[in-house]
Amino acid sequence: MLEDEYQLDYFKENGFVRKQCPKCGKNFWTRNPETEFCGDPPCVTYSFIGSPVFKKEYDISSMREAYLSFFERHGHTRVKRYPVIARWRDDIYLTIASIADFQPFVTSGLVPPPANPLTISQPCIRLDDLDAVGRSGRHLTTFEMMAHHCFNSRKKEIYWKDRTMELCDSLLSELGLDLNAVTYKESPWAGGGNAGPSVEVMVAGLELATLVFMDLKQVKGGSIDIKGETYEKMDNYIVDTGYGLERFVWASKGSPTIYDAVFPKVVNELMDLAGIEHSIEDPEYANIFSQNARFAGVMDISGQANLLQLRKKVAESIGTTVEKLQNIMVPVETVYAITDHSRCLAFMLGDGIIPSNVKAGYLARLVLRRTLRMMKELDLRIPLSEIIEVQIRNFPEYPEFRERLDTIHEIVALEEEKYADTIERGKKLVRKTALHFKEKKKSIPLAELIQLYDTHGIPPEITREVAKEAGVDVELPDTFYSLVAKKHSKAQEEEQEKLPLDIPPTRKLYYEYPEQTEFEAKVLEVIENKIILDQTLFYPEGGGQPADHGTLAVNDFVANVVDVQNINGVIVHETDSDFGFNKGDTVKGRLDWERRLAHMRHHTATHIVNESAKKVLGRHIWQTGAQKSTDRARLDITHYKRITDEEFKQIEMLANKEVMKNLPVDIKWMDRMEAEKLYGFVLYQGGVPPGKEIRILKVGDDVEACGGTHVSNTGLIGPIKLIKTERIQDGVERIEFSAGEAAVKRWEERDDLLNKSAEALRVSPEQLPDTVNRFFEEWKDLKKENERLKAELAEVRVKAMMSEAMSINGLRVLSKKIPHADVDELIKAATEFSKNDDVVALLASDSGGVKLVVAAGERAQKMGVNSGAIVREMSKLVGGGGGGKLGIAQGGGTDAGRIEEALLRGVEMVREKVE
RNA sequence: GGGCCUGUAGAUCAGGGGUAGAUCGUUGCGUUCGCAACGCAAAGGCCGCGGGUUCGAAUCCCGCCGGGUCCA
Repeated sequence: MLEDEYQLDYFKENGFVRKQCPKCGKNFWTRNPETEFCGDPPCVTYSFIGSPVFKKEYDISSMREAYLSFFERHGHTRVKRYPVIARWRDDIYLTIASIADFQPFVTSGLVPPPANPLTISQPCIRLDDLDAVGRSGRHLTTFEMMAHHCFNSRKKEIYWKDRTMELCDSLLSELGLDLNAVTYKESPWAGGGNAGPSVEVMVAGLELATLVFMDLKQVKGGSIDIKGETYEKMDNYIVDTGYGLERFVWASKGSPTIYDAVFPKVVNELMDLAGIEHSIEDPEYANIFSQNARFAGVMDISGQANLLQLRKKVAESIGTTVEKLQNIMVPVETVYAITDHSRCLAFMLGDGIIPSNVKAGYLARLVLRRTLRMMKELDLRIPLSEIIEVQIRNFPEYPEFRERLDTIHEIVALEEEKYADTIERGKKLVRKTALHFKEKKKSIPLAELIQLYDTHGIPPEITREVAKEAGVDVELPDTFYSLVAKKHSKAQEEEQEKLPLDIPPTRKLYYEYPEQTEFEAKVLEVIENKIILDQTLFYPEGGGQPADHGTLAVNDFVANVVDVQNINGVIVHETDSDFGFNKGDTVKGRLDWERRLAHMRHHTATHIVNESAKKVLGRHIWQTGAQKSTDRARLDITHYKRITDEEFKQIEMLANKEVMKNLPVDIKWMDRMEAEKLYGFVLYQGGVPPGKEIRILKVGDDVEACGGTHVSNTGLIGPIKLIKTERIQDGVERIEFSAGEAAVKRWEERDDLLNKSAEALRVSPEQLPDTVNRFFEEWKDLKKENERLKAELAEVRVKAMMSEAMSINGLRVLSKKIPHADVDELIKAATEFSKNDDVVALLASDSGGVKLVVAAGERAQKMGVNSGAIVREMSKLVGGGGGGKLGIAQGGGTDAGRIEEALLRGVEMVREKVE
């Protein structure tokens, strides 16, 4: 379908030929007519290992510099990298490609790019192939995607395919590659709602780069069909290239694995620590790894079965057994993986991800725990944070990470501790589970394994190990993790509300006149009880700020506004009645100003509390959510431990100091790119607003993109009272607070509570803590004293009553009502009686209805006296129920008038049994 | 955002409608010149909090608070 797309002038003018690969059938372009295959594994295997393809060796930073400066020389502007956590996006957590930096607003044409054309080296994280990292020789979780991007529109084209190919050729040639060795493989690309032709740059079996020409967008019923989806041409068309920095370095060195090429220092250091001989200079040793990388390059090694296949092939080729190979490979592969993962963590934590059990934080924890597990396998007894520090010290080009070292150490140490706790707890649980199944002489079933992992986080490998020690087998299939994944059903997507009509965006008077409470407007549309105006003061729900309420009036008709929503720029007012408005009417709107003012106070206060929290707790604090109301607000922030009382007070004090400075609240609209350049992504605390222009709000040191309504000076907020902190998720703290009148009310409520409590105890509020303590202690003492006395009383009663026992067939049977005695007393007395093995005691009391207790001595039990059965029968008579064991039972009911009757029935039952 | 597990003595945990338990630790006594070990004994519990069901709730149900964990 896209065949024409690849017929480039550049190819024709430079003597390229188009060929079809006889193995995979794909088309490719090459300068060398002798080239037979497409150049992509599995059609070919790696040939660069041991024979580098460039004229000299590069390390990461020299290769990066070579690339960026090449494109600078060729008219591109160098752009700073973006964080690995994609804070400007709400659809992905991690930055997975350089183009992700410019989605969605630059690629859609809404916002101009920071430069055009531009070049960048963007660190990316992809966790899709975690299992292959370390083993395949080429997979990494973290890599830098070097790229040049060019954003064209129908009005203005910078350059397109020919120039892109030309640049690629010249870059490779400048690096010293023989251009005959390159094949450009045709490979249509589609992803994330876009598509286009693309070319894979293959050298010596390695895909060095992908050049994507994104010019299609997914449209229902579009004219172009790719893989079952339909697309249309876009007005903007984008050169989206991706050059793998690490692969370029690898190709320049020709080392057996990418890991040895990219971070030789860290690899060697870890090998030493793990006591592994690692000499890639040793030809025999190097051969094993290059064979492994070669074979791994052409096959899918996910899953144990596939891995075993790989091992077999490699073992065959070097003439050894799988077992011997395994012994050599596994520890080295583990070191590779640890090296990779620790670099990944350096980026994650360096860019401010807090490990957690949700969202991006979960991914950080996943990698972190994986790493700890592997370190344990190798018996590496150094803190993980030290390895991460080594990584960070190895990136002089990322000075921002070094500033965060202290926090990173603390976070990782805490995580290590937490994980150790989880495992320790887990092992105990496994032992218990194992014993349970051992008794049944069964192996631990899969369901149990999933349960252990799913709810307690115990990896199945550990379960197996611990169970083995207990002598129990475990069913552990290769596909374990995917089975777990399958168990969790997918969350369904939320559908966005759409307007059926084409209506221009509403003029937002609430931004223009933030202090105004009344306005006039024209009715543009009425849909049942929903009204759309040409302009409005009503703030629609958004940014955690609830919608304004108030009234809309035409002549004498007044309707209450109960909800306001912003649907793609059109403000929709929902009223409590659906008649009285017509298209073209002029309406008078009036805000519920008390409500709005409370919202404004809480909103501005939220910014202040957020900034105060950052100052007190550290710069790793990010807002993950916020909600305001008239009487309180809550702010969710990332933090790796609980906020202490001390910190709580400091945040509160700092926030109030900001209020008392009476700082102006500065609001202005700014160009998005300019604002990002000036302030960075800290702007996006409350989410990412759409559009070219964004509204920037400055309060003291806090700068955020914010669409909410605010007071004009911090002094207008009034007092801020922090109410409490709550840990809503691991790694996320929620701070609740009230501002303005609501804060004063909060204090009053507190005072009331305090005063009422103090009054109840007849003390002053100051004495309350001591007094409460004293009362509690005394209450405990009295309770104990009471227990003791009851026991004593029981003993006395028993002695006094023993003479009243009647004799039934050699048993002493005692039936007695003890007025006002509670259950405890009855039980104590009954137990005392039944210590004599020929005694049966039937006791009753009228406290709180009827209480019954029956106890029988051992000999009585042997003769057939069943306390439980007797109590059940007796209880029925008094309108209740009861039960218990042979020796002791209790019950009760509500009908105190029939106690005597019940006791008689009890005695009768004993008689029936023993006579 | 959606699940699941969990909260009992200072610590680790058992019990899972019918008198709150075990082990370690603590204290006292015995043994010892002293310590360890051992023997005997004791102290130590709002069974997370609040409601509900029940004659009766640590136990069952609901809500809240705390801890853990998996998935997206």
